Formats: sequence, structure tokens, C-alpha cells
Amino acid sequence: MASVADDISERLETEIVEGLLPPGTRLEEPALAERFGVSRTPVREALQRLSASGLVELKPRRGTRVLNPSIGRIVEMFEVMAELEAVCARLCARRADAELIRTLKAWLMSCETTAAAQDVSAYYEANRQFHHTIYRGSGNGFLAEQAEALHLRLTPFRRQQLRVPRRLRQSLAEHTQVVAAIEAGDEAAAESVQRDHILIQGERFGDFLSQFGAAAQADAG
Amino acid sequence: MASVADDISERLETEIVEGLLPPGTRLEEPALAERFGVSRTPVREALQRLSASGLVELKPRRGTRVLNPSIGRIVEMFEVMAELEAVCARLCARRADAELIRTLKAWLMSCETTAAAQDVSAYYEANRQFHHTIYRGSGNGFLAEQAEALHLRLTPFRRQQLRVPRRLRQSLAEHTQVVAAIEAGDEAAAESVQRDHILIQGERFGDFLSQFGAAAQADAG
DNA sequence: CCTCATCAATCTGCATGCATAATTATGACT
DNA sequence: AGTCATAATTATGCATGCAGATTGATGAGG
Repeated sequence: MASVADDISERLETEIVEGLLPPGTRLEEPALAERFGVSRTPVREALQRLSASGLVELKPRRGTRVLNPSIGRIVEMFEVMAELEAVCARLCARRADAELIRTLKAWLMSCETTAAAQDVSAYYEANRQFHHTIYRGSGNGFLAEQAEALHLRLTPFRRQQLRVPRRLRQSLAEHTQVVAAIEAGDEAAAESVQRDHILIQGERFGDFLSQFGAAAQADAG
Repeated sequence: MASVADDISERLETEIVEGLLPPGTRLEEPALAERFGVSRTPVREALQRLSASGLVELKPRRGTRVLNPSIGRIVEMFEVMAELEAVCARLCARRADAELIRTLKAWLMSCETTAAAQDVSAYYEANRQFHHTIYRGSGNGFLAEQAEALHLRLTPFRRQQLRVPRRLRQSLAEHTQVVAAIEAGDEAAAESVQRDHILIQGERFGDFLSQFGAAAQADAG
């Protein structure tokens, strides 16, 4: 049922998100076409979609490469992510029902257990589901989609974040605070806690990259 | 320099935004190809981009048509627009310099004069520039791009809004308030005023519709 | 008269070919 | 030897062709 272009788009997307295709990697149509055993046409369509979702950069007549944003750009994206999540949390506090709060608490617990078990990939999934639940809990499907899309887009740069165990504990504490605020219907608190929760990741990213100095400044234009 | 696909994409975009291609219109590749005097290939690419920017809907094997979202969906989009604008206004109040405030006041005055002159299209442009200035004034280029993109995407549905003269006067008053708040550095006021300014356009049915959940799925397409 | 099944016309998705621009490799000149 | 200019190679953008799916049109049956 899924078209070839869709399939290629998905496979490339996961490879980019999982870090197999690092930022800056050039994606040449003939090579991809041969690799997937298809012609260039569906490959081109797949690249178009990835370009639209902001994962790759498609310069006219100059080829496609995995997006390699500057540090400043990434910080900007985390800022927007923080604001989107803050809005979701606020609307969630306003509109959430008992069912959603139960789901939220379930994922919170899942985050805690996977973190305790040092299961990194399971923690990532639980964390993603936790945030996803808040997006959906906003009661605004469009907002949820936008948040999900940006979350995905930022995944390649969030990957290194939670290697620091102390940050992970603090992150769990913030999750608990957000759930409490949402359950209490405290919109302002939910918004504020969630915004800072994400903003810290942006700052952490800056700290992380500053270790590498200007080398990471390799801008894709 | 601009590729054929880019050109077609832009032309279709303006036609959709300006209402020449109403929501629900089917876009057939052979017809467009003949109309623009090119082959189907660049037409397909153009449609892909429009699909990515959310102006058209591209169902596999079932063709492309101008996006015709349900009322509930439009309300959701306006709600997100309101939140994005609110964030821009808040950051603008925090970071704006004298130069930006001068520009903002200039566009505000342009809005007033074009409104007084009943020049609808000129007013639209002045209004767009006014909001655009706030986006840029946020100091976050990524945020500005997102806001601009959503603003464009909502244009077909905002077109009928300001036909009501009373709404137009109120809109101008709200603009004045936002500028005042930004100039005073009052982040909370700027955020609040701007959010309501946009929310009124979406008619504030967000809370109402969220209670019904899937009931808002009554899609006309 | 209306509903449903079958068939023709049309459109979409993918493959392939070609011209042009960009990238890389090579050689001449300072 | 280093730098610049030139040529070969490669990739991109668009045109064209074909198989399969979808749309609607036509005719049979209730």
C-alpha cells in the first residue's frame, strides 16, 4: 500500500534521526536509487518530503544533504520547542480529563523504571510517549502534530543529552512537577515548568557543543 | 535561476492564498502541465512542496486537492497561530530595540491609513508586514519562519474575516495596544493582547470543540 | 426509477533518456 | 611548488513512456 517514495522517505528519516546519517552527509540521488533498487524518481520525491519536514537541505542544482544547522539555529529550535511544549502543558492543564492523567502517570512511571534500569532506548521511548501524551492532551490535534514534528526534527540533536545521569534525575523530577500541575489544573505552573524543562535541554546542548569549540560551527548555510 | 518547479509552486501558492483556487479544488497534473507548458515532472514537485507547506492535500493514488479542513481543524490552527504570535510578541517586548519599534509603528500607521482608505489589498499587505515585524522582532529566526508559514497557510481562511468594518476597527485598536506593550517592555501584556487578537479570528471555539473531541472531524473533503 | 456491476477513459506512480550545471581532475603558467 | 584556467566526469532538472489504480459512465437487474 505504501508507495516506494513513502518507504524510502521513512527509511531515510529513521536513519537521520538515529544518527546513522550524520548532519552534513550528502545524499546523492543515483547512489540512493541504486541502494534501494529503484529509479531516481521516487528518491527525488522522498528527498523533497524530507526537505519539507526539515530534516535535509535541498539546494537547487547543488544537491541534498542532511541538515547541519548552526548552534544558534539549534538553540532557536529548542526555544520554539520549549514554547510549544509550554502551550501544550497549559492547555492540557485546562482540558485534561481523568483518563489522560492516568495515561500520563503511567508513562511517568515507565520513565522512572526504565531510567532506574539504565535502559536508554526504552527510556527514550517512554519519554517520547510522555511528551506525546501532553501534546494530545492539549485537545488541539494540529498543535499536537506540530509539536510531534518538531520533536522528531530535534531528535538528532537531543541524542547526546541525557547521557548525564544527574540531568536525567532532574528531568524526571520536572516530569513529576508537570503532572502535578496538570492534575491540579494549574495552567501557569504547567506552562512554566514545561518551558524550563525543555529550555534546559537547549542550554545543555550549547554546553555540550561548546566542548568541541568552533568545529561544530560548520554551518550548512 | 529559479527552477520551473519553484516557479509553479509559487504561482499555485498565490492562487490558493488569494482564493482563485478555492479549498477542495482538484489539481490534476496533466492539466497543470499543459497550462504551464511543462511536463508533469516539475508539476509533481511543486505539488509535493505545496503539500509540505500544508496548502494542498496529497492522497496516494487519489490525486491532489486544495486543502479543505473542517471548521474544527481551522479553529485549531488559529489557536496555534495565536500562541505563536503571543510568544513572538512576548519575546519582542523583551528584546525589541528602538529601530524595530520605529518599524512597527510605521506599519501600524500604514494599517490605519489603508484601512481608512478602504484599500483592502493594501491593508492586507500592511497587516502582514506588521505581524511579520513582530515575528522578526522575537529575535528567533526559526520562530519567525514558523509563524510566517502558518500565517500564509491560514490566509485563505482569514480572507473573509475582516469584511466586517467593526472587526477591522477593533483589530486596529489591538495593534495599537500590542505596540504599546512592546514599547513598554511589558511581556505579559504583549503576549496576552496578541493572543486574544488572533484568537478572536478563530472565534474562540477551541475550548468548546475540545469537549466534543472527534465530533469536530466533520470534514467537508 | 433507483441500485449495483462492469467497462472505458483518465490519472497517478515509477522508469528511462537527455541537456545543462556543478564538481573534480588535469595541466599550464607565474 | 603553488595558483589559476581548462577539460572530463558526475549529478541534477526536466521530458517522455508505460503499467496499474481510480474515476465516471454505461447498461443490467431489482
